[in-house]
Amino acid sequence: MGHHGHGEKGRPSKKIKFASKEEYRASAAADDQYEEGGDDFHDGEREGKKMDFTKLELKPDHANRPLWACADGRIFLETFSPLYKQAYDFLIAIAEPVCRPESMHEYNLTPHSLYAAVSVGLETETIIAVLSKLSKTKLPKEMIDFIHASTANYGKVKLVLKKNRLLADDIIAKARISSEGMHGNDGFTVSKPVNEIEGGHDELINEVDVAAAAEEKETHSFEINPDQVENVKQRCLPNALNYPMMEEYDFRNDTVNPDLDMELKPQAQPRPYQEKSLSKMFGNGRARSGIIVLPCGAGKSLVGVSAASRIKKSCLCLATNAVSVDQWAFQFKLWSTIREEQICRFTSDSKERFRGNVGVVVTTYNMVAFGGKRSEESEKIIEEIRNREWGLLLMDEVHVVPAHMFRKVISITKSHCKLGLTATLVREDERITDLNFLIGPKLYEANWLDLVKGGFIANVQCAEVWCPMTKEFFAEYLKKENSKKRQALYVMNPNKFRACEFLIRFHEQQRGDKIIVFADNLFALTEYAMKLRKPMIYGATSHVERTKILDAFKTSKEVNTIFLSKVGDNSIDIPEANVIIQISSHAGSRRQEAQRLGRILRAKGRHQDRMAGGKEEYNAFFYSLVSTDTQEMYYSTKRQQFLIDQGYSFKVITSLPPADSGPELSYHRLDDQLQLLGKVLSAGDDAVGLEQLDEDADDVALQKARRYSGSMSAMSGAKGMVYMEYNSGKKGLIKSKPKDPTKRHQLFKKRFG
DNA sequence: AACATGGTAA
DNA sequence: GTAGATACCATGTT
Repeated sequence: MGHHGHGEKGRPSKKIKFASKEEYRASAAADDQYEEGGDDFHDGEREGKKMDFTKLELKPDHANRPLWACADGRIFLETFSPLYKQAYDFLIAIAEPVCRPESMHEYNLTPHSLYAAVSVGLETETIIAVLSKLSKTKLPKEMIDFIHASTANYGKVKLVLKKNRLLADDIIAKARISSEGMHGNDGFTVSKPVNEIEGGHDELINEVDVAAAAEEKETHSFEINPDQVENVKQRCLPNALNYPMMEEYDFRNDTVNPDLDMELKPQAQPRPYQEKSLSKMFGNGRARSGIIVLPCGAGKSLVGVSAASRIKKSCLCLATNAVSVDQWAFQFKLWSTIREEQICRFTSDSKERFRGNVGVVVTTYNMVAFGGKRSEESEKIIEEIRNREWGLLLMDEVHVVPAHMFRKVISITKSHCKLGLTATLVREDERITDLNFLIGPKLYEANWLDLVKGGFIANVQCAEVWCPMTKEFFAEYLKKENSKKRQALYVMNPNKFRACEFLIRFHEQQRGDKIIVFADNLFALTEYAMKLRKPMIYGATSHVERTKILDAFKTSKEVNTIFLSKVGDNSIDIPEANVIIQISSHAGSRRQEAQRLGRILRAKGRHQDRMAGGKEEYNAFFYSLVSTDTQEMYYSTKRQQFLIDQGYSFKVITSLPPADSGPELSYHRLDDQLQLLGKVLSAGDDAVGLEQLDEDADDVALQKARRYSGSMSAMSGAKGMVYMEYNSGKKGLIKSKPKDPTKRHQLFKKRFG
């Protein structure tokens, strides 16, 4: 078990990795030989050594139980257990999925995840009882305490919108305050009687107030300044006051706001997982605020329309761009019986007036948050949006909301219930957790592989194609300091081009597939597309041209491949392609990778017989072309992390194009390759222009260059490590981010130091 | 065409 | 080591 817990350079390693089921079982069996937990259970970690799992006390029938529960809040689930399905449904409700490969899932119990659990109606004792039943070992005391501490205060503070005024309402049922930790930080010193905090004051609710209210066992209502709601909610969250606010909308008893006459059409039949996510939202007859995570192509819009149809009040639907606005308006008309005049779009192009006293408005985050001067007509509509009391605020691509400008929409608009939808709840910054107080807890997250098994999304073969640099290109690559030129070189690597050309031919001719080629780099995009005589779309492509190309791609038998820049990531409605080839991408963006994969998940119906004969067949393909021994290797691994966390595995292909392919592919002759090299080099110069000048003499430039090469060598060290890890056959068991102990929640920190 | 904004970092 | 500045390509507004 070479990789079982040896941290590099004595760094504490808390990973558990098992290469196979057998190895994992062997380890479990080994654990069995030890007796008695003992007090020194966590000493290992405190002293910077690996976590010691050998002293967990196993229950006699542990083999029948699917869970491992660790004292630090992590939970491992064996997916081959007969109890997997029940255990999975339960875990997804109470814990955060970290990594879900084929045979073992890792989850993390966090204050937020437990908050989400109680907010969908699970009770503390139920959580502990079920966990305990499913666990192979006696539940660690730390975990039980943690669950108690995290769930105790839920529902004591309620946020309600009444007659356009926001009221915070603390309802104290049984006030059992764990005063420990409450007064731990002294961020607020002023103690104001609760009833004095009213609209207009911009003081935050503070911990003393809440605690006082709780101890008096009374119900207090006080108005909150709308500007401060965000802060108040944040203060109430588990990592601060630990009085998570409950936001539920009792829409059936809302007599103030008019009803909207809208039903789901009979042909709108939600699939089981869509039904399930809706049941999390409407579990107790009211509408809870929160987030639902479904992969692209799994039918997020039906979930959104269904939610609006149940609430039957005015609904404000926000999307990221105009294309998306059109799609949402279309989806509303497609799935529901809403009347034409009750739904309107509000974008720069179409300013449909809001008519009547109830309806659905679809617009963009930008329109609502826009701070500049508006046209007269816009001004009128936005006033209407600001002043109305919305039953539902439906937020598409909700992962964008934490951004500085976009989060304003939450306080600008007044809504009883907020539903966020996204496929990829990740950002490269840390602000994704802000959604917990901006909107609410994650109500449901689907497991991609389960949806694949159910036939709801395509079964994708993911592959990373390793293209060795040609001798000449690599020589130039090593010479260059400038990262832009280096990029130009490895993107334009002739071997990569040939691999791309080969794949396009193979899929067009052998399988009759529809192919999208993504290239972030505009230079590469144009070169590839021109050389291969394929249509391309990028930012500057006119609207008319775009529709023309997409139409041809959709209908014509002649046009089976299109080249797209980053525009394809968001604002293009892409037809039914089922193959993606990436030649260059945006650094380590996990979301871009996932989003691009999402473009082909919808592709079904072509190979419906794929399960025939018991052997599953791929009906979609996702290739990343990577020039070996360049920085691309590092970034591609990082990019893939999200998909790997979802359980996808990437196959490595090293021999493309096949050795026997010759002149039928481009750049067969060295002459052609050198000509391309010349083009790349001069184009690179054009692109960097001025920078090339100071590269020679200037002291500053030299310093810059030195610092740069220093960081590059650090990079190559990192690259080596990633490469090893990737290649050592533990696909899918790479843990995304080893949890930094300093970032652990205070409730755990207290116990682990 | 000019300006503001997002997300990511090569 | 990291926060801030900056660049890039995208979108949206007027």
